[in-house]
Amino acid sequence: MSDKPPERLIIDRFATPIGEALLGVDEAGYLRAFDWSDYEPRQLRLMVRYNGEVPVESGAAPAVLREALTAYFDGDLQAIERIAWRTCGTAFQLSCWRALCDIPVGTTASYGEQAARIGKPKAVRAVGLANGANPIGLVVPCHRVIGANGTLTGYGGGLHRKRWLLRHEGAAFRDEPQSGTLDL
Amino acid sequence: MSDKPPERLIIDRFATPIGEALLGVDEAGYLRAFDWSDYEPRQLRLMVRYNGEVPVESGAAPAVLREALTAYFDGDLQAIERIAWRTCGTAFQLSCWRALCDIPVGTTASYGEQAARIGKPKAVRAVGLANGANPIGLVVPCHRVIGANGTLTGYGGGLHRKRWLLRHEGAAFRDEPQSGTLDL
DNA sequence: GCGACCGAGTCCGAAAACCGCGAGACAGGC
DNA sequence: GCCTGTCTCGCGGTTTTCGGACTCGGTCGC
Repeated sequence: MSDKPPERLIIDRFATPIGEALLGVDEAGYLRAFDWSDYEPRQLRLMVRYNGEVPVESGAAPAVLREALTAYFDGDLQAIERIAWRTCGTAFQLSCWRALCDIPVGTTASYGEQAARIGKPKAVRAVGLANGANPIGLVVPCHRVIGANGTLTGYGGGLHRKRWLLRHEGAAFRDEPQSGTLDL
Repeated sequence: MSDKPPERLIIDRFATPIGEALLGVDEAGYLRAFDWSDYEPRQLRLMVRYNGEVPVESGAAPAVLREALTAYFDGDLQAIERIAWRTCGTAFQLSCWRALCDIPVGTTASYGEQAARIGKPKAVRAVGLANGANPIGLVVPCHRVIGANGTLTGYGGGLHRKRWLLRHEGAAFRDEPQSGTLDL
């Protein structure tokens, strides 16, 4: 855990083309949590894990944050890179998450590439685990990591969102005929 | 042993959603014993231990006492706090039992917290022992003490009753999948 | 009284289980 | 052959589970 947990958290909600998102913002205006609201229980768990038992209240996120998100969904893909985020995590997790932010918009990386990038070429599954534990979805773009064979593999927010985001960013990937079953 | 034992005891029976209870009341109307009647032999032992070899006769408990119990089981959770009780015990036991009454309805405490509260932070197991010797179950709420990890650990009246009571009071605890075996 | 023994516990370290993977081996279908 | 899908195993950080050790009053026997 580097970085101290915040004193309190403000929760805001934000509508996107792929469902409502929950934003967690600290008193300094840093984004501390981002998740899709159909996974609210999980996000609450993660928030507790990474921010401690801080008081949580609902309120409005900073305008600059909401504007950046709006811009991103409107097609200004770089916009989310301007969002200031901060979180706690193990050294390994933080290195994974930082590496995620180095994947340029419109491109993808494999779990193996990401592992190599943080200097642990064989820690592939561990990378997948850390990505799944990413508390700041979208802004820390774990959706840009796909399998070595180009398939989507997994995404905590549901594969349909991963697919949508990558298409929105214009990235190439192998689009399996999505089976009729729901992906959760 | 503080508090003098009574001259004689009246035994009454009281039906609850989780089985019949035995009430022991002294000549002044104080509740001296509360236990579940499937543990009648134990309660008789405890009554002798804490009240001496007093004459015991069956009879009716004061209406106000029965009403308070009825109210509690009907959802007026504070009702049992109005019940006047009294018992003998070692100084350590009495301090334990008094501490129990400080745990608010709807919440729990761990054995360690209870031990700290009576000024002997390391006497955890002794606290468990004293709680188990509590002659006035329910009213002296030993069911509100659970393990440090949130599990129920033990209860003289059977874990299923502890579980029921805590749920009835709306308290949070870790509900293990209760094994198929009976808990005694 | 004194001492051995016993818990309705708790902490801590070790071990195992868990995974949002990837590479290699194999079996089919063309 | 070549390309695919399936299976098996090794990988490493994290989380959970498990068991042992430690504790400290009360109880019981002397």
